[in-house]
Amino acid sequence: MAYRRADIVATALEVLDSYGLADLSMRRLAGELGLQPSALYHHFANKQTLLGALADEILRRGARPRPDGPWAEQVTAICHELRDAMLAYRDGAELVATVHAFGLGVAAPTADLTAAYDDAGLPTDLVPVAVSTVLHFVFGDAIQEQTHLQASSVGAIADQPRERSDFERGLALILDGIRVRAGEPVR
Amino acid sequence: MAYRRADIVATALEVLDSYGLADLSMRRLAGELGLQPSALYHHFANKQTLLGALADEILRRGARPRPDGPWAEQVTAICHELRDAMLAYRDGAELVATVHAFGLGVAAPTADLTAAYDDAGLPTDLVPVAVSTVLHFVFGDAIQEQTHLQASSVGAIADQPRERSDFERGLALILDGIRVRAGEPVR
DNA sequence: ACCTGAACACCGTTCAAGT
DNA sequence: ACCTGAACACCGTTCAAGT
Repeated sequence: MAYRRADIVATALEVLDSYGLADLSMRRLAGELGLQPSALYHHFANKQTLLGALADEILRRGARPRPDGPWAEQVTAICHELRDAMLAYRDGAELVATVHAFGLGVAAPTADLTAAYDDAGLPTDLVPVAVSTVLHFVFGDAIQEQTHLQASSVGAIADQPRERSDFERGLALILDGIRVRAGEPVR
Repeated sequence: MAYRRADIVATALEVLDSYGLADLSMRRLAGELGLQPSALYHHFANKQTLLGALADEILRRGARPRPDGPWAEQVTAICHELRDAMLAYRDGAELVATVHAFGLGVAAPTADLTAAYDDAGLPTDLVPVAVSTVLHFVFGDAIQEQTHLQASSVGAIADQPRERSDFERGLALILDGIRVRAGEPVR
């Protein structure tokens, strides 16, 4: 039944949030479920696939209703939603970014961003570039944020306290660049 | 002697380039050097530190003389150098990005980018944001590029062949955004 | 369909002991 | 200073066998 698979994903997310990505092993997860490690392979082909399902679930749980408006507001809303969804779980950003690099997940944000840029009147061949650029930024920023959160919670490094508005400002920078290409006024 | 440490780094880079980051284990590296795994811990505190040294060496080997010119050309040159350095080794981008997320390495590009932006007449509080934004983009783009190279060399996925000029175009987008903030004309 | 038990081929790291 | 040998506490994955 499909509910077994959902149980595994839910428990895996608990392990992730409590112990971190490094400690999320197939053996540990199986133990938490009261199963032998080999039983997991009846539901997922391998660990990578399981991590893909975790990433999808993290994004699904972070989904928010999206008010409509001009393309730049759409893009901003999508990026905030994606970022907040990843930050809601320990090592969530690293997990989602890794899974994405592997070719899985992040289909929904990609489709949503593409639709928003299509409304901006960008040259069509620039749309994929704009999508990638903004996704790289969101991932990079979220990973950095999450690494610092953890490092400081462990009592390690204490370099710059990191402006909490850096995300907004970096995103605004990129959006200005896109406005230039879209032929919109920027100042 | 310091030359032993350099030998280990050099051999580790060979292993990385031949077998990839996943197969670069302390045990395998020791085997390649004709040593017991425990011997490596006389030269590096742990694997993370060793990976940090690898990242530094990859960037060092990719260093190029930098012609001077306006800040945007400086930034473009630094980004190309960083990208090319990472792409020169298998999984180089993933390695450098991971090490950076952990708080090690990438000090040189960060300092160089900061210096370039200081010349741009950006508000000083925007300089770190501009540095982070462009670094996130370069890492994200390089990881994506390298993942696709490998996936296609293994004969896997064949989605969009990926424009080889996407890097230039994404970078140009971000630079336009920075120009807006620097009060420079963009069109 | 779902799971157990056992095995295979690995990991990073520590530490006493050797030279 | 640099290394060996042995151990500790783990990994992901496969596969025959059970219900």
